Amino acid sequence: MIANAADNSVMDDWLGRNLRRATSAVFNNFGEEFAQFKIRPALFAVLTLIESHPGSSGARLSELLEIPRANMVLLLRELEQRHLIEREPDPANRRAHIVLLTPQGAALMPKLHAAQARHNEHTERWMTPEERRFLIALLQRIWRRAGEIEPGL
Amino acid sequence: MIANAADNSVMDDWLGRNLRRATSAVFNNFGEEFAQFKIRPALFAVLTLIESHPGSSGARLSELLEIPRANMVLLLRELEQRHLIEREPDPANRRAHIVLLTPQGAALMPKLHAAQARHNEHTERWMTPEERRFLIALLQRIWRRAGEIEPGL
DNA sequence: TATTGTTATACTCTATAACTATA
DNA sequence: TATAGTTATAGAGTATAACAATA
Repeated sequence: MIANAADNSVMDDWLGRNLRRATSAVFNNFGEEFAQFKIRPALFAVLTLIESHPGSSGARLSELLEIPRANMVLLLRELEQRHLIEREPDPANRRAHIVLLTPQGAALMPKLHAAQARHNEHTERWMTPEERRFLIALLQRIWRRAGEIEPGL
Repeated sequence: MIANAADNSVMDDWLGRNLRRATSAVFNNFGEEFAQFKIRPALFAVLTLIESHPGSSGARLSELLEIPRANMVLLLRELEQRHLIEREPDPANRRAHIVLLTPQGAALMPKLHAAQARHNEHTERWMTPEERRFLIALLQRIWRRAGEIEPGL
């Protein structure tokens, strides 16, 4: 009865639970930092991708982000309605659109990158560069392994 | 144009994105391993909690799992309808219920723990014990820091 | 036949407000 | 006033099927 929420020591060793809670904590801080811009993680990823790959098609962007095309459509529509991106017909392929940042969108990017820097500072301040590299490397091994055939025993 | 999905090197350094993808990979494997039992991660956590804290109330379980009470209600209802748990009125507190595993639920637990062992083997086989400890410690620092007041600068 | 954009849909997780009965 | 269980609801993320226009 005196037990508190910290006595579930077994579950605190579960990798999946620790991953989920860490993800939630990081995304919550992202939300606080980006709330003033009404930009969610997925929107920031798409904007950053368009900034570094201007003129890509929606299908190409969905490949790069590794999300279904149908979901990219929703994100691009939202960004277009907010006048942060524009879609032009691609003269070389009349099925496709060319996606670009509007001047408004381009002007917003430096503010978003600054918010990201504050977000990183908040969530990573207590990590050494070595710890961060090690953490990222382990996380990448986890999700990259998942797409592979059964690893050799 | 020759670029593939692996050329988004900048985003591959984002902590939040790596956390989300690693979480997704681990939970996808969990889903494959537990599909035969139709048990999702949240259901497994609740069953494990009831096993280690038999007779707790729903409110107590939601505290231990750190999820809203309203969500615990849905999980307990599902488990009760599947005859894996039972809820009795608490004679000492007529607002509360006592939650227990049914014989069926208790009989299922060893199979679930075996599935968890296979799941862990699959997702952690390539990690050394030291790497795993370090990873868990870093993840816990991330979600524990999030609940704290602003750390001293 | 395959690709692009799109609509519709569905499922899960997470979170909050508000009600009731009990304390 | 506070707690336990509950209902209803809403938002976001994720995923698939299917269609029209185009290649």
